[in-house]
Parts: sequence; C-alpha cells; structure tokens
Amino acid sequence: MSKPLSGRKPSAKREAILDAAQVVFLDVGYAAASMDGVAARAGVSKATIYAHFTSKDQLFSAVIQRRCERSEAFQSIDSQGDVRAVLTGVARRLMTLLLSPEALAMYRLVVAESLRQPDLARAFYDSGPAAGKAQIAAIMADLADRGELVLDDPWVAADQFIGLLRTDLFMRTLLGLPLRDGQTLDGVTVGAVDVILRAFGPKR
Amino acid sequence: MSKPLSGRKPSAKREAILDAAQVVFLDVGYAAASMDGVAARAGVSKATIYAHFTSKDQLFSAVIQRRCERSEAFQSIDSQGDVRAVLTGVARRLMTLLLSPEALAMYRLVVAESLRQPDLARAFYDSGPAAGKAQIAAIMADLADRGELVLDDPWVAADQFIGLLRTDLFMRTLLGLPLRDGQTLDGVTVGAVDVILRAFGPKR
DNA sequence: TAAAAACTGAACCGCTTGGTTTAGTTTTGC
DNA sequence: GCAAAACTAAACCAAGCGGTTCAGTTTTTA
Repeated sequence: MSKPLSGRKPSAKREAILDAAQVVFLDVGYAAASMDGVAARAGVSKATIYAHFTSKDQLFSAVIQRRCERSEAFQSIDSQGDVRAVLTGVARRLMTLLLSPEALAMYRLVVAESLRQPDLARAFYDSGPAAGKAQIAAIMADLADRGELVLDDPWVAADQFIGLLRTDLFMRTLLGLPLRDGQTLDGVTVGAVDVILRAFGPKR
Repeated sequence: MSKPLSGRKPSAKREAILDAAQVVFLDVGYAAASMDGVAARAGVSKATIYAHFTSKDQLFSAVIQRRCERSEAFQSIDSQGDVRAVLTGVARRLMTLLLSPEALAMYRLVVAESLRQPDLARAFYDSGPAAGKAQIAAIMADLADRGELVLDDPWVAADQFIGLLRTDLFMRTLLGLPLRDGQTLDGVTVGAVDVILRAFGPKR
C-alpha cells in the first residue's frame, strides 16, 4: 500500500528482486522477460515488485544502473615495468572483461534498447566504455611521460588500442558464432600490442 | 487459400511486405514490431502476409537475409595508387557504411537476437563483417605484394584496420549519444591510416 | 470471358502481458 | 505487545499479440 521510499537502503527483498531481474533480463532479453517470471525467480509476489519499482522499464533501468556502478574493471593497474608487459597486461584484462558472458549479455541488451532508453545508454557508456578508456588513457599517458611511448594524444591512442582488441574475435563471440581455428585471446592481444608498439614505440 | 510457392518471383505484394517489415523491424525492434503494424504499413491485409510468410520469425529472417544479400559494400575498389590514398579511401568507405542509420539499426537488431536466432547471426556475419573483412584483406594483400606494406598476414592486418575504425565514434553513434567535439569521421579515418602505415609501412 | 489464383477486411481465438486490487498474513520497530 | 509497514497469493483487468478463418472482391492468365 505504501512504497518504501526509504532512500536506497538495501532492503533484502529489493536486492532479491534486482538479482532475479538481472538474471532474467540478461538471459532472455528485455521484451521476452515477464514480471511474473522475475517475481517467481525472486521468490517474491508481483505486488512486492510494484511496491519497489514503478514499472518494468524502471526495474530494467535499475538493474543496468546497479551493474554499471559495480564495475571496477581496471582499478590497480601498475604502469611500472616494461612497456610491452604493461600494455599486454592491460590488453589481456580488457579482453577477458569484454568477452565475459555477462558483459556480452549486457552489451546486447543495452545496444538493443539504447534508442528507446537513452538514459540507460548513457549510464552504460559512462561506466563502461568511457571509464575503461579513461583508465587506459591514463596508463598510456604515463608511459608517454616515461618516454616509452610517443603520443600526440593518449586518449586517441587508448581509443585505438581498444579498437585493436575489439576485432573479429569479439564480433564472433558477441554473435554466438564459433571461433576460427587459431583465433585466441592471446593472439589478438599480442597483435594489438605489436601494432601499438610499432606505431608509438620510441625506437624510430 | 494457396500459397504462392512460385520460387522467389518478385511478387509486388511480397516486396511491399518485405519493405514495410524492414522499416518496422529496424525501427522499433523485433519484439515490439507487430504483424498488424507491418500489414498496415505495407498496405496489405494480414492474411496476405501469412500467405507469403509462415511466421513472424520467418518474415524477420527474410528481411535480414534480403538486406544482407544486397550489400555490395566494397565492389570496385582500386588498390592502385598511393598507399595512403588507397587505405584512406577504404577507411572512409567503411566508416560511412558502418555509421549509416540502416547499418546501425541492423546491427542493433541482429546483436540483440543473435542468441535466439543463430542462423540469422550467421547470415549477418557472413555477408557483413566477414565479407567486408575479405575485401579489405584482399586489398591489403595487394598492397603487400607491391611492397607498399609489410604484412605477416593480410587477414590479421585487415582485422586490425577495421578495429581501428570501430572506435569510440562508432560506439557513441551506435548508442545514440552525441559526439564529442572534434570527433569526426575524417579524424578517425586519418588516425587509423596513420597507425597502419606506421605499423606496416615499408620505411623502417 | 471464365476459371483459378491472389487478395481483402474484419471478425475471431487463445494466450500472455504489464499492472492493480483485495483480503489476509508476517515482519519490523519501539 | 501492538500498531504500522511489508509482504503474499490469487484473482482480476484491459489490451495487445500471433495466427486463423471466411465470405467476398480483385487480379491474373490463357
């Protein structure tokens, strides 16, 4: 009858609903997900859901927002050490993140709904691609300061580095297609680092 | 009463249905699109749709397939001339294709449905990303033969070249977010070509 | 011109959906 | 220990969906 307006105190039920909704949405997609399904999975009555969230849209949005806030993909990367080693570490980390089933599911969802729910697209972009790029740009700027790289603009370089990682391997995985023979995470990683080093390495 | 099994003769109604379905699907997404809506837009009765297509799924599939078959993105590219000019031409062409509203809408759709409709994902991949990559790889192989590039594997290089183009600009456009200041198609194009030339150019 | 095929439009079916309500039960806070 | 708040289960609603049917009209074809 009355909504728990109580700030965002992590009510147990509320969390259960969000957890269940996350699973259902990421699993079957936005449109195919039903509120009854979410309620069942959460072990909660449908009325309770509507006591916490005003609509399916809003629940969906809350799910994505929460997942976004939680992502701390690149905290604590040490930019010390050999350039190649640093870049390889970053690349491998980003690759495993990009290729993780949850990240892919989320990407599929957000991309599909982005035009219908611009706020969501923004939230996703800011806490996903933009945040990652910022971290990588910072690292590359560091390397440039140490003279290990020669960069006009670390942001552009970071952008290009990421692009070199999101290649065919990513596309195939995203689409659920089998990988080609010899198409490996490490292969792509090494290839990208090679290109970056040849393009921006100090040895000229 | 009887279905026009007549091969794939381009019946006028059939085309009208496909056209309308394409607009509707690409516009509102698969789930949100209704057969009544398609019928209305096609100026056709719903029964006629079901005389030509067995289900919503199949209609959707037919729409995507048709769009895929039609794409002849890179026919007639001359790999003669200055390396930089050739690469820039290719890049600009690919960028405009990638950023076109229809291509983006299609990408959103297919990515969203890929897990539910694997055949569709495959068809899209083969006639889209894979076909493009093949064309670009061929061009790069040409350039390598002429000694303008030094490549281990033109396929890998093509993959990386494409990756360098599908960067932040693409992501933002895909998500419907406004572009950053100074974020232009030409900027990305030039940047990608620069990297490729520095990484694979002959002057060492 | 006449039979066959394609098409219409609207009614219709069964089902699911998002969302609400109600009446009653449990949990919580003080 | 009690009142307020949270929750439940189930019924319920209106709407929209994919898909079918059908009686009647138009178009094709030869």
